[in-house]
Amino acid sequence: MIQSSAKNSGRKAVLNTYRTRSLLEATRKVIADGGFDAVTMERVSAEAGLTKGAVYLYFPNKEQLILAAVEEIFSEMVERIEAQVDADAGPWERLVQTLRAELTIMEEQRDLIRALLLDRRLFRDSPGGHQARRLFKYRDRHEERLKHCLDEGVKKKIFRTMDTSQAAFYINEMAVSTAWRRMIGRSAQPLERDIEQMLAFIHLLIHKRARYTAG
Amino acid sequence: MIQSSAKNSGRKAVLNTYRTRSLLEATRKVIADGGFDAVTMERVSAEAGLTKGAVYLYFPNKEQLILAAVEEIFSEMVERIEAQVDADAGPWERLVQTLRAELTIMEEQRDLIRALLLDRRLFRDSPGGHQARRLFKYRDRHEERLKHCLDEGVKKKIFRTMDTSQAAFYINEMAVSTAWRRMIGRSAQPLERDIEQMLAFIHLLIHKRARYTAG
Amino acid sequence: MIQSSAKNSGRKAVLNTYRTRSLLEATRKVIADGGFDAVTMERVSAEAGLTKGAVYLYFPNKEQLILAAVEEIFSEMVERIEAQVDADAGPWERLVQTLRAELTIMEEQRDLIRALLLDRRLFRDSPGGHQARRLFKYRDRHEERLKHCLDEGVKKKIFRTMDTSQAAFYINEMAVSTAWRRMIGRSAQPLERDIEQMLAFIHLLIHKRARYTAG
Amino acid sequence: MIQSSAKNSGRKAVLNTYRTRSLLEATRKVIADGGFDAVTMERVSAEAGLTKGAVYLYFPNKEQLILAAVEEIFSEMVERIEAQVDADAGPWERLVQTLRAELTIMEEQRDLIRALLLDRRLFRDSPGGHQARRLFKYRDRHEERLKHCLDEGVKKKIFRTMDTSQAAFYINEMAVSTAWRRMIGRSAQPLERDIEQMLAFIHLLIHKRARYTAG
DNA sequence: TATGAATGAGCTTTCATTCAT
DNA sequence: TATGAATGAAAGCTCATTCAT
Repeated sequence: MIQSSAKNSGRKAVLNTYRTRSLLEATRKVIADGGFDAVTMERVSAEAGLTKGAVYLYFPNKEQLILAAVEEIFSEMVERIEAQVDADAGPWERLVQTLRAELTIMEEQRDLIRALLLDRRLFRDSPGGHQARRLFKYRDRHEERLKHCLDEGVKKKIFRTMDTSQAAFYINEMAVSTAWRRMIGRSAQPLERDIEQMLAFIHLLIHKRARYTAG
Repeated sequence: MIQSSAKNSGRKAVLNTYRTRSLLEATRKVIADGGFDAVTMERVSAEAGLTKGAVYLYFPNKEQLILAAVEEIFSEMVERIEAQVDADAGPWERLVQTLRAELTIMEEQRDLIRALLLDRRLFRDSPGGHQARRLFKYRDRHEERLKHCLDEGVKKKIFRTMDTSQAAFYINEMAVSTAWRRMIGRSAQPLERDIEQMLAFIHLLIHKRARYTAG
Repeated sequence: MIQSSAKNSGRKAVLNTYRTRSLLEATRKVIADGGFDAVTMERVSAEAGLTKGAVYLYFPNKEQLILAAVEEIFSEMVERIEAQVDADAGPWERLVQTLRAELTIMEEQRDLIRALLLDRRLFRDSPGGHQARRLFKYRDRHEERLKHCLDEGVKKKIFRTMDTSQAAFYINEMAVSTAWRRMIGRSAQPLERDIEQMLAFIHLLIHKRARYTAG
Repeated sequence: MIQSSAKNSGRKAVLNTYRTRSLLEATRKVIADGGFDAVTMERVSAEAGLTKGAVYLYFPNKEQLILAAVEEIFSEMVERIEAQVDADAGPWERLVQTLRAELTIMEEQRDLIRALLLDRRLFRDSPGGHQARRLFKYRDRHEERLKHCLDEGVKKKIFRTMDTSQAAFYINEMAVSTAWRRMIGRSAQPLERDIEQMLAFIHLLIHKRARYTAG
């Protein structure tokens, strides 16, 4: 009896999770397809196979729906990037792995990322800034990772002395810029070449002497 | 009669120009005030002292109005930047002057630029890409300037050998990133410090040896 | 030329007034027909021969539309009542004329008044109380009139000494109650009889001695 | 088996009653809190510790739920009023006790009564008038009580000769008006003073001669 | 008996665009 | 050239009610 009851609430929880996931997925699809302005309760719900009203059973309003979807995107990205980095590798190698993963993953979800890069209004310093702060968390965590590599490299005298916090910011921005250039159709090269060129610049920026060689 | 007609068309042309300018100015103000979503024909026309309907005499639709306004912003920015660069100075100095001007001018129109950085949908690779292409023109011209400096520096053996086209892109992106970071409230320092730090990084990136010293 | 221009703006003003009136009329009709909950922008606009959107050219929102309509009803009622009172008559006669007018006019717009009596939420002491206050103005003015009669009667020693302010309130409430009873179908008598009976009570309440005789 | 079944249905009946009471209580609370418009199945059921769907096991629809809740309010009020009247007292005293109780009880449930006075749509002469009739029952019973007092007073030659039915109606309306005035914030005095002033008027209205003195 | 997910109809409001004047 | 009234197509959100479990 207890089991069946547990099963029951289990089923419900599962359904709930499924619907929530389903809606987030749908939202992502719509964002990728037409940007944030295309996100209509109508469209999202249709995409998820529900009616408008049903969405409100899972999210209190459109804003929260979008925020949750975007947060999920970021969180997933950060996790996937971290998963591709070999913790035992040296600082420069880890930096390279991180940036390579970042760009590869962005390329994988081209449309979605393009939409996010084209429309950054979610980062607006809204009143209270709750929303923006929630999203910056992921960026901060990512930059922190980069900073760790830099700090270690500096300590090991492989990298120059520098303000590693600033450097991490600029390095990440270079990665984002590289993606951005591709997304808006301003780079005809294969991703790999873009990555190599970017890494060459970053190498110049931080390394003490050695010339950069692909790898 | 002919004279009067000429006069008339002269007057008309003047009036036409005046109205157009007026509308673009108004559009800018509205964008600065509330971003692109705040741009309604109602608000713009009111700000310009006209009525909604009249806007359609000068622009075929909202999209073109916004595009023209943004184009004007960019064109003006590029011109103002160029005006602040001493053509006789050395390549590094010209680079510094350019970037300093870029960031200072952006800071001057903080609200407007924040809106443009938050919402870059105009750069979407629209069908035909007409729109985006019109805007890229200014960016390209600006990057071209940066590239000239770099090329000259390379030729004079002051700068390292490098893909100056790529470098110009990244350097400009670093400037934009610096502005962006300020606009979303992620930098508490005075602009001047942000500029100095950025220049230090760029110096590392391109110079052959000499350590960078502020100036 | 000036004339034609004057005519033009005149025409526009006239049209504006006409539409506004038209919408208020429509709102009244809908209220009379189905109470405040029946007031839908859709229904009102259709009744006025317009589309939903057009209503917003004349009223900023539904609340203001309703408020304006109700205010108009009250203002009109007060005016019409006052128009039916002979300023030269004695205080009791004026009182009688006032109450008779009040009830007759209410009866004339039976459905409308019923809706107002059934749903008095507009008088809710809303935050700020702006709305309620606007409406109480008319009631206050009406009670003031009644009070004047009472004061004069007291002064002339026709009426008893009393708190005339309170009395005015209760007397008006008796009139409203009389109407209310009719509207909810709890009085089968002709209006005239209801009025007479009410007046008899009021006579008892305020007169010094003389028995009341219909008049 | 039979016993257990009996027990079961006993339990069931008890549970049923409990749930019903619970829901009515919840409905009252919600009405008091935000008026009839605040009554949503969601809110009521949550307040009663149930889910939306369950409400339909005890009431066929929202209308009946509200009607039952309001009926209960009225029934309770009438009972409580009657409980506070000394059956052996004289007619005037009983009248005074009745009205005093009425107003005191209304004041006790200020929020609830305000909601009922602001929104009397339940008394609408609905098709068939079933609903209204159910509610009028309580009012009629209350007025009947008042009428009894009046009849007795007339018989004992303490009160004037009058249409006691009408008088009962008006007297009750005066009580309601007094409460109403307080609820919409148009009386700053303590309840006791309002009651005294009202009683003074009623005294004038019905008594043969004696001046009214508080009591 | 009880749940709560889902529906579907309805509501207010906004706005680009058109067009008679 | 200029007006501004009008349209019409959305969009976000709410809620009574139903129904499979």
